Amino acid sequence: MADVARVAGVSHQTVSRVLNDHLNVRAETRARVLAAIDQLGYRRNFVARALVTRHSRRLGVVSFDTTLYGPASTVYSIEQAARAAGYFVSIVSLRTIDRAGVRDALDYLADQGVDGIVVVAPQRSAAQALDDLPAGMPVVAVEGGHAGDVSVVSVDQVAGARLATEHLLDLGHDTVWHVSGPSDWLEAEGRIAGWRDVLTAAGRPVPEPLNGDWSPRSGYAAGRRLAAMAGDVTAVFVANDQMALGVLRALTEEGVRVPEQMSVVGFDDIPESEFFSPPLTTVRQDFGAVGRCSIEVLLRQIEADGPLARECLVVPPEFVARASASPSCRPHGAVRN
Amino acid sequence: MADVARVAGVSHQTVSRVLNDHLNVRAETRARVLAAIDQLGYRRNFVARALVTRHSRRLGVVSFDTTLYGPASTVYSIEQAARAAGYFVSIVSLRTIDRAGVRDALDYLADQGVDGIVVVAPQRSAAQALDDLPAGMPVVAVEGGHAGDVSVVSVDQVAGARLATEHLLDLGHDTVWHVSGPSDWLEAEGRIAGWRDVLTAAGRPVPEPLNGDWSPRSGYAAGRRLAAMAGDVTAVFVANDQMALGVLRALTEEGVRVPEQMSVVGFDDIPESEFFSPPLTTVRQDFGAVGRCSIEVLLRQIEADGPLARECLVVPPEFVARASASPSCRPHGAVRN
DNA sequence: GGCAAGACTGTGAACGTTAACAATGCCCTC
DNA sequence: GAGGGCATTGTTAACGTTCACAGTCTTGCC
Repeated sequence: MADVARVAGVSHQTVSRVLNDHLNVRAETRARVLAAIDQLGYRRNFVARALVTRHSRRLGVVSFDTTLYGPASTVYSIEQAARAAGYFVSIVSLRTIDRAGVRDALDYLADQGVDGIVVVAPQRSAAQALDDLPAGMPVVAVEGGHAGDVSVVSVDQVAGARLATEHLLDLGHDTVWHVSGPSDWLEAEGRIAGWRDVLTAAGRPVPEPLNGDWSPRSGYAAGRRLAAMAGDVTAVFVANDQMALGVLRALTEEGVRVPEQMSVVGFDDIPESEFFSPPLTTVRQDFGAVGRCSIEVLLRQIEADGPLARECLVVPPEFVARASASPSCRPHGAVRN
Repeated sequence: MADVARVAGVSHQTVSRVLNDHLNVRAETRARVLAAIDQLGYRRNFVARALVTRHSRRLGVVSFDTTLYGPASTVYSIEQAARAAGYFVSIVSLRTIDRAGVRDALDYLADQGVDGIVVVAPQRSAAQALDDLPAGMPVVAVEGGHAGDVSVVSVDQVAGARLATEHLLDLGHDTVWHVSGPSDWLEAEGRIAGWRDVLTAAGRPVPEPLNGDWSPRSGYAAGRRLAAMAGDVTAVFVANDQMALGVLRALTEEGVRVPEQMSVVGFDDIPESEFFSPPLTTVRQDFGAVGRCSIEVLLRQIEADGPLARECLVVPPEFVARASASPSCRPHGAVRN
């Protein structure tokens, strides 16, 4: 910068002013400075800038297993939205989720000087870690439950599960079974709640959920158990599309036809779902909207530069009807008599 | 830091020495400093540190559509390896890939002061952008072709395609059709090359590849065309698992049984593949190894602090036999007579 | 007891930028 | 034509570290 100043015949401060679009720089001076910058190939040093302004224009993202479609999509849209707003994104992907791990990640990022943090915290234990935050650090939780005083952006899991369950009941099924996600996950919990609510409100029996861990393999295991009950079970709501794939596979292997003998509904709408056999009826989550909203909320907090009222944004899910769910083959009410 | 020094009754420099594990600090002094740090909750400022040392301990990653399984897994393992080595990772995900976009991303990251950059550049156009790098910036390309003088880490696509094609020939198929990835992608190109090599070497006819774009939808379109040729076509090598899913779907719809009437082999081994109907025979890419290797190479460059000989690491792929490929239903050579 | 060597600690100046304030020159008004 | 105000520029001091060097204190040896 000193070199630029010398070449342009001005002071370093004037160069700084040109760079920051300050008022009150004569057009001719500005041109001379810009020419010098161009000539010397000067690039301003963000680190020095961050030191004095106390703003790094970088955000942190803490996430869990960004290999999964949901977190990957969320992180992707967060990054896009952040960059569009002129911020960079530093990512910490946690292999295992526990309170200490999340807290460490938050501390690391705070040390690194990020201006704010988005925590993709879909587990109860991760959400708890938000109680002990680095002081004064703007934070937004994604899918993070509604405890504490951290702003939260999330998809309405309960509403999504309702859509799925209601659809199956509307098709004339007597009740709906459920293959759930791991119990520590808030999303799994929300989907169970929505499913249970609808069954209870309709006065239907509520079967014991089959536990899965989001993986196709666990869905496969659940599917085998369901296949053994084919005839008694005519409809299943599976907590995500990957497990639904495993369920479909197990049913196919056991000769249970979908949807004729058993209807299956998933959750997420991953790009593959449309091409399962049969194409999967599911509930779409708008991860793009979640990412964009979380950045909006976070930037508001950063720019306010002081504590702000906590915000809770909820993104509605969308039902996607395909071929894996059809009317019950039995007249309604014929079962369990 | 000045506060800590005051509380501990030493100079700021001694505090710095304690923080950096310098020799020649008396045990008692060190204890006093540590106590003061603890008492004040002092945290060292990475930005100031970066300014004077000229090392941010941050790496940049440029990638394309981190929603796809391959890039997502690669970026994940890069992040893990980097953090294990004490580095943070800033990510730039590109929506569209072109030379200018990659160059801009590299410039942004360089401005931001990263110590090195990993470019996940599976397209020809992205690889070309590596010709005009920010001067003196250590860079490693992942899946980036072997031009220029940038170090490259990649999975051996040609070998993987060979494994797939040879397997199908070994099963007695007369020839193997191919559903390819988008033409700009180096991976797509490598898979075509391996496939073509094996067919040519075996003296088999080389059918025109069907073009896809990695998506299940494009695989579905290709699958319908293949189904129309069932009888003539008995074996297909599909350039990734997602497209293979689309192919399977189309074949199922058209009543073509897999593998009895047509064998299908994919590429990638995504977690879902094992649960397709039928479970997909495929070629596994070890994305974890790719990520780890790329960080190793990059850190070597950074620590050498000067130009280093270019390295080209190749990670071998692994064949995974499942149920979607089986011996030809026709005696070998019975076709095209 | 003096002296050299090594252990330990402190002082001042960087690093490259922005903030705060001061200084200059010009125009306009009275 | 003197003075107030504004536009433009320069000067100095931060920001929070580490580096280079200069001390001071101990220890051991002659």
